[in-house]
Amino acid sequence: MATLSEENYLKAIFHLSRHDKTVVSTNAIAQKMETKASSATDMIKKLFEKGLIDYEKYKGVKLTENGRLAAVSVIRKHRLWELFLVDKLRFSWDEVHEVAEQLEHIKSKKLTRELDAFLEFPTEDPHGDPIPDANGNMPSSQKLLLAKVKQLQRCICVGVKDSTPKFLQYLDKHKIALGTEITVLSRESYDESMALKINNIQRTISKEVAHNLFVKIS
Amino acid sequence: MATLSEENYLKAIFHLSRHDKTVVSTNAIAQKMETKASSATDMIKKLFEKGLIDYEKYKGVKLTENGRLAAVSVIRKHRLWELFLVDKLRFSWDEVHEVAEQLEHIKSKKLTRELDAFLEFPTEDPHGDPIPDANGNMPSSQKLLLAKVKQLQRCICVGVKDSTPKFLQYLDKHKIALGTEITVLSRESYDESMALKINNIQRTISKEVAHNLFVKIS
DNA sequence: TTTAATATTTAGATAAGACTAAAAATTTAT
DNA sequence: ATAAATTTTTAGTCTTATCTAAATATTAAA
Ligand SMILES: [Mn+2]
Ligand SMILES: [Mn+2]
Ligand SMILES: [Mn+2]
Ligand SMILES: [Mn+2]
Repeated sequence: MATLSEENYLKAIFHLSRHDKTVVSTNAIAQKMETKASSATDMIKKLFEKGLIDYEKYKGVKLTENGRLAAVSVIRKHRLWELFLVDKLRFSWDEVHEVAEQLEHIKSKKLTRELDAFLEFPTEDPHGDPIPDANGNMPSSQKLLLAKVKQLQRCICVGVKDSTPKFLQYLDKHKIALGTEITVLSRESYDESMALKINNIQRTISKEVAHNLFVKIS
Repeated sequence: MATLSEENYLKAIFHLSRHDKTVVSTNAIAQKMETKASSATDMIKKLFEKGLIDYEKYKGVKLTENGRLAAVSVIRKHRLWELFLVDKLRFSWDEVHEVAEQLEHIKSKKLTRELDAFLEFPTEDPHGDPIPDANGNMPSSQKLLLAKVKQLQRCICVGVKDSTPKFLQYLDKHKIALGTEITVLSRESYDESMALKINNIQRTISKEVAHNLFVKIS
C-alpha cells in the first residue's frame, strides 16, 4: 500500500506523462511536487523498489501498470470528492481542490464505491475532468481548447485546463460556467484575443483565457 | 495546527480523562494508543510545548482548554463522518469507525460546517454518542447502563459503551438497535446475567452485554 | 524504613520524507 | 571534440514518530 507522499508522486508522474507519453524527468517531477530534485530522486527509488515505476538512472521514469492503477485510483477519489463537495455540500468549484487533496488519500474501497453510487455514478468532476471508473478506465472526451475554435463556430464550455481558484473566479465573474454556450465572433491576430458572444452578450477574452477553456463544438 | 499523531494522542487523553477527571498517566496513554510508554513520553513533551496539555514529570497529564478544544473538534468530525457513512453511504454501524479514524483528520472548517448542515445538525452518532457542537460543547445525556436497570423497568436502548464490530454485530444478530425497547424481567445473582423482553421476545443476556449497553428509562 | 516492584523518563537507533551542498552524468554550445 | 551548462544523483543533515534498553523516580511490600 502506497503512503500519502508516494500517492502524490504517482499522481504527479501520471499527469506529467498524460499527453506526451514519453518518460518523465526528475526535474519535472520535482517542479510539479514543489520540491527539490534530490527529494524526487529519493522518492523515485522508493517507487521503483515497490514496482510502481520503471526507472533507469539518468533516464527518467515511467509508470508501470500497477503504478498507473494506483495513480488513477487517487485521481478517481479526488474527482468524486470534488463533485460531492459541490453537489452536496455547497462548495463552489474554486474551493474544492484543497480539501480533495486531503480526501483523495482516505483508504476504503467501500467508501469510494458508495460515494460513487451516492453521486449516481458521475463521469465528470466540477471542472469537467473525467472521473476514472472502478477498473481504472478513464473516459477520454473529445474536448478542444477554445483557442482552436474557428470563427463563427458555436460551442459549449465543457471544462477548464487551468483549475486554479483565480481562473475559476474569473469565469464566475464573467458568467462562464460548464454548459455555457459560446460563439466565436472574431480573433485578433495581434494578441490572439477573441471576441465572443456569451449568453447573448458580447465579450472579449485574452489569449490566456482562450487557452484554458475546453469546449465542445455544438 | 496539530499533526495527525498529535490529534490522536489528544483524543486518547480526552477519552481517558472523560469519567475520572483526574490526571492521566503515561502508561494509560501508551496503552490506549497501542504504543510504548517511551513514545508516549516523547509525544507528551511535544503537546506540552504546544500548550495543549499541563504536564509535570512523573505527575501525569491534563488537557488545557486549547487541548480540550482540539480533541473535541476531532471527535466532532469523527462522529459526523460516522453518521454520514451510515445515513448516506449505506455503511452499517460496525463498519464506520475505521474510516472515520481517517476522515476525522481532514482539515477544513467549511467541510465540517457543511457536513453538519447536510446531516441536519445531528446531536448523536450511530452509536448513540453525542456530537459536540461547533463551539466544543458536548451535550451530556443522562443514559445509564442496562446492568443498573431495576427489575420490571422498561427502557430504551440509546447507546453502546463498547462499539467494536464484534459487539455491534452481536446486537444486530439479536435485533437490538438504538431505539429498541427493553424490559428487564429478572436478574441472575450468580453470574449477573439478565432476562429481558425485547420486541416481545424473551432473551437472556450476559453480564458483559448488560455492561456495554446504554439505556434511557422510558 | 529499607527493599522490591512498578512507572516514567532518558539515551540512542531506525525509517520516512524533506533539505543543502557537492559529485557525477548528460546535454548543449563553441 | 572539447568545454560549458544543465540535469541528476549522492552524501550528509534535520524533523517526526516510533522502538529497545537502561537509568531514574515513585509506589507498594516486607
Ligand atoms: Mn482538484
Ligand atoms: Mn477537478
Ligand atoms: Mn468511532
Ligand atoms: Mn461512534
